[in-house]
Amino acid sequence: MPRNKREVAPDVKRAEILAAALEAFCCRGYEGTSMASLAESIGVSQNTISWYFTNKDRLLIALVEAQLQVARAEYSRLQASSISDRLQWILTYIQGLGPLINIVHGRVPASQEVRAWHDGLHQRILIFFRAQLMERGATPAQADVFTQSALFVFEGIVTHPQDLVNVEKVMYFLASSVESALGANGGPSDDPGHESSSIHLPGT
Amino acid sequence: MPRNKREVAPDVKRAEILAAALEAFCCRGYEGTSMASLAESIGVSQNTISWYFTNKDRLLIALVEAQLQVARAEYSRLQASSISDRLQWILTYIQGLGPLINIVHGRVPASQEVRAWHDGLHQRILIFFRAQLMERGATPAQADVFTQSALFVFEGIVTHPQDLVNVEKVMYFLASSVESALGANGGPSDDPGHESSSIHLPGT
DNA sequence: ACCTGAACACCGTTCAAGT
DNA sequence: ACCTGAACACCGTTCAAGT
Repeated sequence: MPRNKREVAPDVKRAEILAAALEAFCCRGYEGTSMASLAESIGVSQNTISWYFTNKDRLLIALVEAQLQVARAEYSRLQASSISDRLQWILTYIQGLGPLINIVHGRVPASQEVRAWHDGLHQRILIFFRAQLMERGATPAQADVFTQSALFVFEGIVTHPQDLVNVEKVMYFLASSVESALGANGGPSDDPGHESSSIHLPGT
Repeated sequence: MPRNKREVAPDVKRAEILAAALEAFCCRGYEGTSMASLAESIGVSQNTISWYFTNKDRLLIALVEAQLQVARAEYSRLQASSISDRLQWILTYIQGLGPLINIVHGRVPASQEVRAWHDGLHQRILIFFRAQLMERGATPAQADVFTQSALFVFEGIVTHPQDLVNVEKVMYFLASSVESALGANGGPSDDPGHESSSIHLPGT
């Protein structure tokens, strides 16, 4: 009886590995779960995981990517919501993904593969937010500062889950600052050179 | 000729190890520097480091603690400066320590020893900032939100050094928000029993 | 108390071989 | 293409022994 014959479809096994890795990484951490124990928990050889994901860091990236795909689908349904509602959704969502994001951050200094992926994602989120804010009437300068501030705060939320009591206040502070600033604009400016933003900054 | 006789005073050797570890951790990262290579670079046995610092994580903690001591001495000379000047100092200082702080964050998920130390430090900084802000006339509620916001932003700065172009803007946004809010207070409140703060902090 | 050299258990990755 | 079992080089920590 050939033991190394495939009994399930490759993508099913791939999903199995991802599910087991998600569970393990979140419960026991990245360094806390060895490839050997992970393989054993699924019932495959250690090298099978290597075959599907090449190495541990790529397994991590694939894992987070899969989670992000689910999140994107959900977020796209909030197109019509207010900025604070969207911030609220992102807040809850980020908290759910917090442990995973933390693991990614933990690998950024050690693995340039993870770092490259993380930086790319970060950049994409930044551009996306910026575009959303400008659609809603923010000046370019406002959009820069607000997206950056929001991202920094999100980082803080993720890395310091113990401070969750303060999160709502900080978020409210941020959201109301942004919304009042946007309200004061009177409408989207079509004079990009004008310094109507209350924040005076060097040009981008 | 006895090779394991101590030639230099213990605290000198301790400092030697710390200096070599600082250099190595910053250049090659935490996981990138093995205890073996670190020991070799100093010219001692691998176990000598273990004897002084017990394990790698405690070595890291001792390292950061030493750097913090230097920073504290410098900061204490800024008592009379404005809030934005102090934020500016902290900004520059944090950027210098950035790589080290990143390493600490990277170890937080894996090592509960590092996590406990980090959380303690974080709490102390929070309480310290809060007190400083209230001395300058912030209400308890304001102090809570502002210190938390500032800490989140600092986290963001440290974890995303690639966004340094935007840092000054975000800092200015933060500092001016805080200062204008403080200016609007008219004076410090002397009613500590009032429940304007929803955060109950244990004393130091 | 301070330090060495050797051993230990473990890790992620790779290799040769099977189907 | 998919998968195994064994080997590989490395890691941080520990142990017995020296001074």
